[in-house]
Amino acid sequence: MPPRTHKRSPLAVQLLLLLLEEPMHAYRMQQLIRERHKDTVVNIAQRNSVYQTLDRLLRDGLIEVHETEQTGNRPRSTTYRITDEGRETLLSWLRTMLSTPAREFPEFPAALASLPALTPESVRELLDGRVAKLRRTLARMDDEKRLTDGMGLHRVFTIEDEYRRAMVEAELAWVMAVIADLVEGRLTWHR
Amino acid sequence: MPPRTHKRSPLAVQLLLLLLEEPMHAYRMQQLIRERHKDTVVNIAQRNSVYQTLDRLLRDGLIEVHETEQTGNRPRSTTYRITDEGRETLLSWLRTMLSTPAREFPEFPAALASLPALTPESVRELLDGRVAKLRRTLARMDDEKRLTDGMGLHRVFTIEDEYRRAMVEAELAWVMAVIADLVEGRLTWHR
DNA sequence: TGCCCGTTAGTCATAATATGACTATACATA
DNA sequence: TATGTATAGTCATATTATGACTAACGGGCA
Repeated sequence: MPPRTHKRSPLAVQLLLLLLEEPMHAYRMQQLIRERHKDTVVNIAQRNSVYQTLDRLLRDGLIEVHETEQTGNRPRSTTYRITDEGRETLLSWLRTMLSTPAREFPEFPAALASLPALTPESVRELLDGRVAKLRRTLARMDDEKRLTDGMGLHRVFTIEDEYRRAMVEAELAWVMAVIADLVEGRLTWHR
Repeated sequence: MPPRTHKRSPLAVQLLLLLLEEPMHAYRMQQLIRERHKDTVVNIAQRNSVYQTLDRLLRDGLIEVHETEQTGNRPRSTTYRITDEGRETLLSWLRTMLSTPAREFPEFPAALASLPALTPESVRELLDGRVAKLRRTLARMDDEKRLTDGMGLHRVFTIEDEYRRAMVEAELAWVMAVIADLVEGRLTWHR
């Protein structure tokens, strides 16, 4: 018996959000996600997940088939439409996602918990590499921002980029502080 | 054909790390993860994942069976041991996890990308709730730290907590700034 | 003394997500 | 005319998440 509360995921939210605008088919959703740079917040690198997630939303009644078109002789494409339950579920998901920090398990803290398995010297080198990559990420984000600013896009449509930038910056500052501790011997260990 | 490079995950890393100390069985790994508070960086709430991940590590030759004991008439338990390939793989995983930021997809940025579907007023209320929870999280983390400090545990064994605290603090500051923008009308939209 | 409950130790089954390989049409262009 | 690229999607497998279930042991209490 599947749980009454449908499972939420970043991708499911994004798909419902697009269908809130108008009915569309899977491939178009991928296009829009990429065009609007939302592929930084939902994973569509593996585009199959889009089809799988749509299947699930359909099965759970959050979306329904709008029509199945066959333009000319091109591969048939199914357009979907959001249902009332889908609308309600989306809003309920958004409310908890905004108000309640989720328990997530990113890689970096797990790696930090493993420092004793490495030497302080090698950790220092590895973190140097991370600092360089974080700096490049910040530069890329700033370039992007200059572009979207130039297009006059309203801030609310890129607010998640501001958040991600703040997090990258905080991580960078933290890593640099740890490197300083390593260099000056305030943090060390054997093995 | 499975890819040559075994798939890494926070849990797999943590399990190999424990087996680096000494051979042990699945349940003991869970106990140690909880005792050492590493259940903040790896997900063992669903303890079945431990068995599934061990199966995978075994199949991939990163660990091997040490012995199968049957103390008295209690349920048999299999103790595992890390292999040389496991040791190498662990170190290789840690190197990339420390030096290279991963592309991950947490919930909050995905929710932020959906703000246009809500009203500025409701967003403000929801983010107020988040601020309260983030504050409580910080307080809990600080309590924990006082405890471990009192136990004289070396800093390298809790460094991941420092990182997580820094991230929570950065998120809190960012959310509060956004709330201020909402309140003072610097960020608004229709619908 | 007998029973229940928590701890120890793990299995079975299903859902969801990640990942890669594959099919097939239409259109542009070298 | 051949070839690549964009469109639109399916099939298959691996991994992770989640919940239900089995079973033995030891301690406490009615």
